[in-house]
Amino acid sequence: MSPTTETLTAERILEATEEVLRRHGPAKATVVDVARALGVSHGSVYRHFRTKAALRAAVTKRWLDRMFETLDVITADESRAPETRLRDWLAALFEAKRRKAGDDPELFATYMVLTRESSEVVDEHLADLTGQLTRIIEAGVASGDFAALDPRTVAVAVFHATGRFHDPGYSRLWERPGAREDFTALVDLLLRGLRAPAA
Amino acid sequence: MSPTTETLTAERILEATEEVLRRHGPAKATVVDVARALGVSHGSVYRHFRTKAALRAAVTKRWLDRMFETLDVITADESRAPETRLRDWLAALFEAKRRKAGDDPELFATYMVLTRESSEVVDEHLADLTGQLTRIIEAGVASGDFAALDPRTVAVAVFHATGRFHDPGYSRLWERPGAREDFTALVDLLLRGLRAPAA
DNA sequence: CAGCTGACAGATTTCAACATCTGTCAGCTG
DNA sequence: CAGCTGACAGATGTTGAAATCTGTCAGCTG
Repeated sequence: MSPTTETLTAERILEATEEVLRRHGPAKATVVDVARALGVSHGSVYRHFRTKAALRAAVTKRWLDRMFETLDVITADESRAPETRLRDWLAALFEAKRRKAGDDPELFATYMVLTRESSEVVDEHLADLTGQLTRIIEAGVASGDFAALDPRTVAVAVFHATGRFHDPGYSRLWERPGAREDFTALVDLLLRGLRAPAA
Repeated sequence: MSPTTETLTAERILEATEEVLRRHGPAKATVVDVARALGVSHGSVYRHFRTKAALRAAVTKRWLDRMFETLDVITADESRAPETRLRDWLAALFEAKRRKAGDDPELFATYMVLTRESSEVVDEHLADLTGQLTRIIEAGVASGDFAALDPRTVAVAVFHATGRFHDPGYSRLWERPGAREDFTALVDLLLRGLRAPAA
């Protein structure tokens, strides 16, 4: 590694910040640490990000965007039945959050800090996710698989209903024994509610 | 008031503790404060409650039991349709928690402390509530209004699904503009899922 | 002269001495 | 002698001074 040879870009700063966060956690990670990791003065970091909060938000945004991409693959696969897509989408969301919480506890903690600050980045992420849900439900309404309810309203309701399995505040419950069964039971009930009355 | 004339009972200690908690909040309230309020030494309080945590738990239990009683009236009213009872029960739960969070912020904060400690008192409370839900759903299954699903499983699913509207972790969202509509949309969806397919 | 540096003011965090609290218990009191 | 007291040890919380951090900016450098 030759950190001082390349020009300092926002991208390189984000990379370094993620590393520092992973090592120290959101409570201990400082802008000075990030600058040290890059071999520059902390003033240079402030040239690319106006505040520490903005830097933290940018790291989290990247991290959430990667999750969004994963789920978008399921959302966009119009070859499969809406019901299957919805099931898979919810399961993938649960699984993704669960893995993040386990594999990257410090970055996950950063995300939780942002959630509590009710940051714009998290609000956007949640809007993006309900947007994907809305698309799947629209497809189901169009195909006649789902009842003719307002897709956006139902999407929000489904998202709220499954909060226990994607909201970071519940992360400590995700590794408990019955979690998977509870999740399935809940999704089954929601799908019963979504399905159109017998053809 | 003549606090030193009556004998010291668990009940009187709980009363005083509730008052101290209301005034100082869970972070500042001490056993010494409670003893002072009663005009006794703190050693006497330990005669009735083995630890501070036990005292806090007992106060919260009383508080939660009152909520349980309120909801039990709805649960037990077998003259009304299961669907109506379920709607009213969920609305009453939401309303009760919302009022507690607003009117008694310090006692509510105490309850949140216990929730985070995942205390036995809270676990019991949650079990009691899902028990009530189970009874209502059993009634609905028996009357043919609800589909023949396992009542306990469905009760747990409904309880999890509505967490956003009764879990203290979400209390800061309960006074937001759209909360009531979001709640109604969610309950509507759940009831669609519960209803038996057309007679 | 664009981009970086490093000194700086004010905000925040750390740390250690000090104060208060929790939980126990021997002995006092009614 | 049942029930209460108050002194006590160890745990926890408070406080304020010192250290560190955030965010700015005048000036250096390639």
